[in-house]
Amino acid sequence: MSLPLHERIRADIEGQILSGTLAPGDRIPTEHALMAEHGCSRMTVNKALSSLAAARLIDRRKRAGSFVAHPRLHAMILDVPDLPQEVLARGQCYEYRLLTRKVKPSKPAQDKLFDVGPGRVLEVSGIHLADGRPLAVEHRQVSLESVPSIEDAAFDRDPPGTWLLRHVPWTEAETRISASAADSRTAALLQVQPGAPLLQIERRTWRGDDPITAVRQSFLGSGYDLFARFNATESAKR
Amino acid sequence: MSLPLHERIRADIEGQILSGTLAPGDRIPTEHALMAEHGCSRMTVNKALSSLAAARLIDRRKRAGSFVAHPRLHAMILDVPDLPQEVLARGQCYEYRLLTRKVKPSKPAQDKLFDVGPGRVLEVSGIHLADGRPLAVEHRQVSLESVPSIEDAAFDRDPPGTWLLRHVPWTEAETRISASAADSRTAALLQVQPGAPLLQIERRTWRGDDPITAVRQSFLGSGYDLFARFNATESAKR
DNA sequence: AAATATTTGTACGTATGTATA
DNA sequence: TTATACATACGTACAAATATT
Repeated sequence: MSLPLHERIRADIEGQILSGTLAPGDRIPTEHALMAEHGCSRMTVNKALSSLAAARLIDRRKRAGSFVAHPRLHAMILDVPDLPQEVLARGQCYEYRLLTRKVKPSKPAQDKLFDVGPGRVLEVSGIHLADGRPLAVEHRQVSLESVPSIEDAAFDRDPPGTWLLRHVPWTEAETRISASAADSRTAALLQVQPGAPLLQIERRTWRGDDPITAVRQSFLGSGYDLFARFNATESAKR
Repeated sequence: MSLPLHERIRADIEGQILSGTLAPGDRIPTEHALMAEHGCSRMTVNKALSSLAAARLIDRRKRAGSFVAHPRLHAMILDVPDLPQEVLARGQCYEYRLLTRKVKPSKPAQDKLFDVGPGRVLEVSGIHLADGRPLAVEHRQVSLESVPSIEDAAFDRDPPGTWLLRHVPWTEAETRISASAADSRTAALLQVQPGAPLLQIERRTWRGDDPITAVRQSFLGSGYDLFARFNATESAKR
């Protein structure tokens, strides 16, 4: 195989950090020492160390040297699911049922937590079904100022989330995850008893400063899990 | 201010991508073109483009050139909270109450979903309280093979999560988030009615191949939200 | 308090290797 | 096959920050 030299150097040090041979706070050899050790130029060592610094495995301070970073506040990658894909991946049959779809005119003030700006807004509600059984209800608003082309989409078959995923890249997003008891209307839509536990996901996304969409999805507690897997060393490589 | 040149070049291109001036699939000027445009060396241009590639904003292909990446499957950074910090940040008073603490001897087979390996295991259960009111119950197992030093910690005041956060870096983690109804035991501990909605977080972490800990936290649905904020351009800088 | 030495940061120019349209 | 464009690596130089003297 034979990795590039700077990656081998990186892997070498990374291994020592992850195995505990180098503990948090320990000093990494200087670039000069490493270039002697590996018989290479400083640029090459620098690339390896820069990469480790970018991955936040080490801290670098001028004059002082490079040190194994103290374990950072834990963070994980949470995939923002495309529901049709998720359901199909589980071997189930996916279906979307549109409930309501309307264009709301500009309004000065709106619900604080569910606001996609002052302009015209497309409001879509629907149900996601897996194997014919309700999985989640979704209420979504999309800014027609930011995404005018979405007004042509019907959403009688595909959910708006899938359309947005394919057409509009976002740069910023906020997600709130909580558990709540089903109110009577939601319970009826999901065909469960009122009070049944729901996993609720609220998300707002922006492109730069322009709001794109705000969505609230209420999942059947018994039918859906969010799952995240994170590998600290794969996250910020290269 | 005056950023380093390679960061200015990066910011320049990044701005064009995020604003839509450069759309997914569009070609970025070659390194040679950019080095002429900015009047700098290829190394400098290369550093800027490599950084964009690491952030997955562009794809680089030999001979073909560099292209604006198609929006990847959306992912968000989910902070794994340190509960004491979170609660204090909300201006509430945090308290931890130990329920049980025992060392379990090696057992050949264990619960599949809640398993930290074959060796000796520390098992700790406790309640997190905010302003004196129950917020979550936690059941945790820690591998004493991987983290022998934790046997000396009492956990009568600080939760094991905080201890682990400070002492043991992890490299891999899995998190599962779901909503469920409180069983009678948990309901009693949290002082709610059985059947109340709970936000349940299950997490297992490893250091390399060694399991470190497995934890199940059940949060009062009404008292806790998980919150994630993600900025596509801040995520993989440098 | 100031000077010095050390270490990282940035950037230059050059050279060669490698994948591929 | 060939030319292109990125990938890796060399060596050098100077700047910036900061521990130590």
